[in-house]
Amino acid sequence: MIENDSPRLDAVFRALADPTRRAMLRRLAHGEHSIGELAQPFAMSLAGASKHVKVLEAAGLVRRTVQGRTHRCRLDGSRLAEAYHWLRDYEPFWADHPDAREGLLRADDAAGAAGHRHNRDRD
Amino acid sequence: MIENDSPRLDAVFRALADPTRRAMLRRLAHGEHSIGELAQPFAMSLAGASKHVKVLEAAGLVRRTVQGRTHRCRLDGSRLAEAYHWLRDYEPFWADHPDAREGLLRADDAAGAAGHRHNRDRD
DNA sequence: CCGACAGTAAACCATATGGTTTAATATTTG
DNA sequence: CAAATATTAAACCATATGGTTTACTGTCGG
Repeated sequence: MIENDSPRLDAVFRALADPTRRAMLRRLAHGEHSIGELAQPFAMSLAGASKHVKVLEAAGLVRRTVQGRTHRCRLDGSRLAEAYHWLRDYEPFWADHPDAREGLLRADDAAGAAGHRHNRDRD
Repeated sequence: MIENDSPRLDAVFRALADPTRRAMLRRLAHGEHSIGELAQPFAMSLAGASKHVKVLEAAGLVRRTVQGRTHRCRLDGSRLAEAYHWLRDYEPFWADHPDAREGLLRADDAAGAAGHRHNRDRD
């Protein structure tokens, strides 16, 4: 159950709010990469890139294993899933179903109202 | 086609990275609200809440119509959809399909490789 | 017209963020 | 061992962020 007031969501969305970090994630979707490899495409010092990776890691989006002097980073999708699921509850607000808004996201007000479509757990 | 290097995505994710703003969005999912109504649940000055709404508005998540002295805010889902679609490309990284990672998000490297499942437009 | 009300603007403050440069720490290699 | 490599740490800087308080603007009700 994803709380709306969740430091985890804070960290994930904050981490995603930077184009450099999104590009790094995208790169990591192709496979593991070292810090230097991640830094290479950007006009940025290695230290700067290292800080970006640390933000991604702190948000739980990237995990790192140290192999000798290089750090291999890989994407961890679970936190992305939480963000995705949080957003999914708003789907009626962009989908073709203008009436589907009706009563959506009300699972918490009327907590007992089971059987609702879309009554997922997150918030 | 959602670019990875997109100021819009920056603004949306940044706007979502705050629990107060997420709670406001949630509230707006139940219907339109004035600034004062949005501010009320929080231990925060009206001016503070007003600034949060402005951030949401700047990100395109909220639209406002002035009615006399009150401002009625309503949720606009289209920008949320962009964030959602951006995240969706990473679905293989949290879904049960550990092998579905293979070749995913490669639509751009091999631009001509059509027929790929999951070869959506965003980036 | 006058006061209450809804909201913004502006100035201010503390802290966070994104970036740099210059060390410092490990590790690999000659 | 010494030099090169990969990365972090630390100090620093400019700007952004989240919040306040104190005006100020505009509208509604008498």
